[in-house]
Amino acid sequence: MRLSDQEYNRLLLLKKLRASEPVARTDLVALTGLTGGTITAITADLVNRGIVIEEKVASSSPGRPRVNLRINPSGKYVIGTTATGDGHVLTEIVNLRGESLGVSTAKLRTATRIEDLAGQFAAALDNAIAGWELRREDIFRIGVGLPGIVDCRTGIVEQIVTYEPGPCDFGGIVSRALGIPTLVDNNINLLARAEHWYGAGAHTSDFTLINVDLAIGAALYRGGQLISGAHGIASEFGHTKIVPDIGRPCFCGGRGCLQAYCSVQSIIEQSCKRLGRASPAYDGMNACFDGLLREHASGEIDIWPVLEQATHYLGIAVANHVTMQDPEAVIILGPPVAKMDRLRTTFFAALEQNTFPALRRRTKLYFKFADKSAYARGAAAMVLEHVYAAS
Amino acid sequence: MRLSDQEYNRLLLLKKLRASEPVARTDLVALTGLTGGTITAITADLVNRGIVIEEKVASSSPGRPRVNLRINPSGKYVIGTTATGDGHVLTEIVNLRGESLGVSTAKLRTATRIEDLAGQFAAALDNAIAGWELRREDIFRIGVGLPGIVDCRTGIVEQIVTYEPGPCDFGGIVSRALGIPTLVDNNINLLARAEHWYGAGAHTSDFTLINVDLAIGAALYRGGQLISGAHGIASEFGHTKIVPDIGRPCFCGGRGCLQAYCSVQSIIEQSCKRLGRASPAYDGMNACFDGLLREHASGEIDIWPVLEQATHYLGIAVANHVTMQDPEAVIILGPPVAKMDRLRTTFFAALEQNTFPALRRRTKLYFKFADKSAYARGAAAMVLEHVYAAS
DNA sequence: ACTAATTATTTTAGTCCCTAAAATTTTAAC
DNA sequence: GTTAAAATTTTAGGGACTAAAATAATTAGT
Repeated sequence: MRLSDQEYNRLLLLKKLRASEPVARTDLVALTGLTGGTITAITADLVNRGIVIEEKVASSSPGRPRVNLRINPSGKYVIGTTATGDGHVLTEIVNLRGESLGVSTAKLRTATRIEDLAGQFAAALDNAIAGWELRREDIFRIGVGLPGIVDCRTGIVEQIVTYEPGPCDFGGIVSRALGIPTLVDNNINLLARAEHWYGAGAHTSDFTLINVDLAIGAALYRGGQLISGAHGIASEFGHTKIVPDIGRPCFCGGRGCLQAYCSVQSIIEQSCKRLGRASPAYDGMNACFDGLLREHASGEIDIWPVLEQATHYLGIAVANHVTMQDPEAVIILGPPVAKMDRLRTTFFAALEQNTFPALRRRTKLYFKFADKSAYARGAAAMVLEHVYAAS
Repeated sequence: MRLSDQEYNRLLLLKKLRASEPVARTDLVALTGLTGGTITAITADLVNRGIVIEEKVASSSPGRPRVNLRINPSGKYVIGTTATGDGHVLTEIVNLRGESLGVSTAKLRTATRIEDLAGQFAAALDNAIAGWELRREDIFRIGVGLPGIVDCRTGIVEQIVTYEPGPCDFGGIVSRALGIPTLVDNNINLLARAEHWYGAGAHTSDFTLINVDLAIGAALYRGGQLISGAHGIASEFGHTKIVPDIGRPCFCGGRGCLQAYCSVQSIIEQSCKRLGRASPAYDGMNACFDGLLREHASGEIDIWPVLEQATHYLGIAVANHVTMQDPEAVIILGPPVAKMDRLRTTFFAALEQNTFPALRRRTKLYFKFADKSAYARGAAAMVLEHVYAAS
């Protein structure tokens, strides 16, 4: 849905405020292009709602002193919750500035129905809230991130891998169970929202986020809005084919998916095969990967060929994306590439060689380590975006 | 630039009017969701400007008869002009309904400066106008399509292959030479605009257009607006890598570009090599291709392997695009795939096999033959879009 | 021919959200 | 205290929309 001019302006103001806080109304005039009167009206509403607080500033120059505005760090808490790759629910409480105030983890029972998963989320949330000794009223919103196809406007989940297909009113189930308004989105979208609102590239409104974890996911911000495609299917970057026809088979049934070379799971599988070891069970993946990297670093084993091939293909895939889409920036989250200089070299060589010449070196690239709190920050970002947004 | 609510509503109304013409104001109320008063105001302006005309309808039912509205078929002419792949300027006059009223072609001299090219365009336009015995006042706008990097808001050209890099105020040069306001855009963007305003998928506002010609180009409509990337570089679909590292070399300097397999030029080169013939000169390409297809159809030669490989890779590239972007529709223009059933089968097999399962068969696909008038229709579409649009 | 019914369009009054500019507030410096 | 300066708020006004009343233009019935 298109935002009305009013919604657009309010969201613009909130984003500028968040990105430059603490900031006075005068600055917001310059930052947003709106006039003082409008700033007064919109900020009055935000202060009223408790989303923004005023903060007196001691002034040293003549003139009425500025009143700084900040996102309220204590009044409105958001609980962000996600399913991790290895079968846990990660629950974290943050304020609207994205600062963590507590974390809690619970194990997920295997289930086949999404409704059941929603129930487990509700239980985990209930426990976490009890553990933090919070009253329901202190919690402004709950934000859930799921590895599947979600309509973030309705909170309805269409599909999650290994579960029976939906639709399932996930948001409704959690919300009713706890009596707290709940928003739901794809988990990679949450990471992108976190970057957009709280990241170093906070000023970027046209970027692609790529998350390299056990699986590979991507999300697209364009014109300051998350886009999710005609069928709501978040960009399945990991299943674009990088070695068509003859490549490694992927669990999606295809061959030569980027995922099959470059996801942490695939790197583990390839490494284990190379070393003649058995692949670990699903919930031992993360530990196994850390172990492999340690052994590799100490020289006990050599998995350079696997890491380099993964990185090389990631570079090509990003090059293809840049060539087709010309985003302002690409943010890559995940351990393998970010960690080692040698892999960075490999990545940039592949990127440069395979990007359309006119676009080479023009796209901004950021590497970041994965950070578990990012999901909760993304939840807070989603809440802020929903203060006004139509979508 | 974001459209204001007003611009958005006016453009919405114009698009709905165009897509359903002839149409009465009452229908526009339903089509746009605006109220009658607003429709009256906006259409009054359009009629005033001569873009829309009223048309009495004899009614057979009780009640005040509806007054149909149409895009003016005769008052406002647009000249669309493009450089064809084989070194000609194609100039065509159309009305705002996209109907052709005359065509003219001129040969281009080789040049190295874009300013020189602009001069040749101006001369060709001047000749064409004289030939059609038109007065300058009859021509509403000129629309130019160029195979390069163009900022359609300013008419400034940054880059055209084989020419010295810009910037060059192409629009300004043509406009001053002829005394007629001139808009400039990338030529594939014009094809996309033509589809959006006049195509069978006219109701689609989120689609990708892929043009398979001597070269391969693409354009992206999202949310009813053409998007052109952070650096204005129209989607270089043809230079995404389909056989990375080991594929055929491409003129861009890379290897394994889709272009190197699937563009008409590459199909010719591969076919000639296979047949032990010499490749034709650049301006004989189109004729050569027609010849090859004829010989192939009659059984004199067999270029199935080349055609099938090209089609197979096109299918994979489209699958990757769909997997990453989830567009509502993909429109493919160009002779090879569209023409032969056997190739369609090949294409759909590759598409289906390489699309992320949840997206299979959900994206609408249209094949169309290339049509030279499409550029001029695109020019008319650009003019309509600029009646209100900020970009 | 006249009236009633019906439908399309236009007009009117009012609202919302913005801008521009004047007014007010609050401070430092003298 | 008074003045100058800067930040913020208030006020007046405008543009574009909506809702609803008014008007226009027709057919059908008598």
